[in-house]
Amino acid sequence: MQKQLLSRKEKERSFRRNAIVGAAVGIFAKKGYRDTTLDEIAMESEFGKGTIYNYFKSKEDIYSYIVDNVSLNLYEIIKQAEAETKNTRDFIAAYSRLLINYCCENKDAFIMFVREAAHFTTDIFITDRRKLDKRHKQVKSLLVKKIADGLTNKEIKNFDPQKLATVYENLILPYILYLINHNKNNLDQKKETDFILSVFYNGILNTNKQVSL
Amino acid sequence: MQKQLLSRKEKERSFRRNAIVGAAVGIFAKKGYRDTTLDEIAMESEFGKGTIYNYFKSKEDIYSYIVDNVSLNLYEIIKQAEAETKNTRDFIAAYSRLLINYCCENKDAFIMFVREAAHFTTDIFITDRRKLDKRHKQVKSLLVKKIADGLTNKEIKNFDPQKLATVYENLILPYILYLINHNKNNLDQKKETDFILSVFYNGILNTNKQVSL
DNA sequence: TTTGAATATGAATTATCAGTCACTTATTAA
DNA sequence: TTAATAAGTGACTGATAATTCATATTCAAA
Repeated sequence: MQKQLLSRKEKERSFRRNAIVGAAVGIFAKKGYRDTTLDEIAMESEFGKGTIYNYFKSKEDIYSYIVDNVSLNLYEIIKQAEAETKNTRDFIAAYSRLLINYCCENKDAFIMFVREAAHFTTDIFITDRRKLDKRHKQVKSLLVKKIADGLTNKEIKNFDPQKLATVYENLILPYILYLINHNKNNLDQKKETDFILSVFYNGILNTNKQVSL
Repeated sequence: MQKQLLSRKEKERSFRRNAIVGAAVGIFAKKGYRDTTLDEIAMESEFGKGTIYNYFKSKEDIYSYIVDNVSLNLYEIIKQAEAETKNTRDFIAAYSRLLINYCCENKDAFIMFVREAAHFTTDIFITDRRKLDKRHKQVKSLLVKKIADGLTNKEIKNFDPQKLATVYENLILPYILYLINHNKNNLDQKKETDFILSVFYNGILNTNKQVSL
């Protein structure tokens, strides 16, 4: 029974921790780290301010926990896309689909992550940058590798894979952000995935009826 | 002589104002609004803290002034691109070129603008959002109009112009940001413009030697 | 010179919040 | 039932930083 008891306690503890995170993520996403106060998180999560400190050691700790979690999920997503596909084209399609799906399911956390990623090159360190950077490097290098593969077997035009990876990331992530911000509720994930892939693969020029310029 | 005197004074005043802005823009770009202190701006600009308040009514006022200025410049840039070109393809090329050039010349201010733009849909209002939003709408609608034109005369594939405009903005701005952050000094603007346009126009798939998938 | 208007200045004021802790309340094992 | 332990709480504390303002300085005109 000792085991059971501890287990239930732990579940409750974890439940409360999640409640705090759930309240925090919405406020952080809306207002950013600095403009979010612990009083707001306490208010929203319906705990006393002191209680929050029984679950997290600081405001920064809550923030880092969320961003770090997204970063881990994104790594798992690209690994999954790699596992389920053979060629580059399918890989990018699968990755895009999984990414859009995940981000739509975790809007606020994703917004926090993107904002944090925007600081990648500044001097602000809210979260542990080494951990984040390391994980982002893993994601990026897998993306580069798959694009380089596609280049080798002539799937893809002869561009620098590093640059293409950057363009892809800069194309898909802000577009997802835009979608999240503008289509609050009704979002056709498949249609959006197809659209963005079509642009990335084939561009926007009408090659069928090229007008004389 | 009265006229001359006032004029010189005004020039000096404007000169000092610019000195403050010049100091502030670097710090804001590096650390963001909340993490930049007035003491830092005073230190960097070599004015006393009180003096700053003779030129701007608040910290927020300095920040807004800079962001608003970029927003105005971007509007002028797209108007210029429209004026110098006839068809959509040339327009996008000219706009991209002017944009990359401007952003490279005004790195810190551009970084501030992008960060502020990322808040377009949040509740934080550092600058006067109505003014910024209005100007961004003007830029966006001109972009949409030009893309719609290209669609009409079959230059461009049959996609929703609104979406294409969004994709274009989300493609070019983060890429410029990436370039600024990674190529501190030596940046081949022409090469980068060509690259990003090539991807946007033609996509990444190798249509010559399509591999069987 | 003198003078007063404009400008500069940083110490003092004020506001805001993250984090603490003395106390209250809930839980549980005997 | 009770006593000991765990968990919750929000008024308080200390630090930080925006803004003010009384005083000092500069400068042009008389």
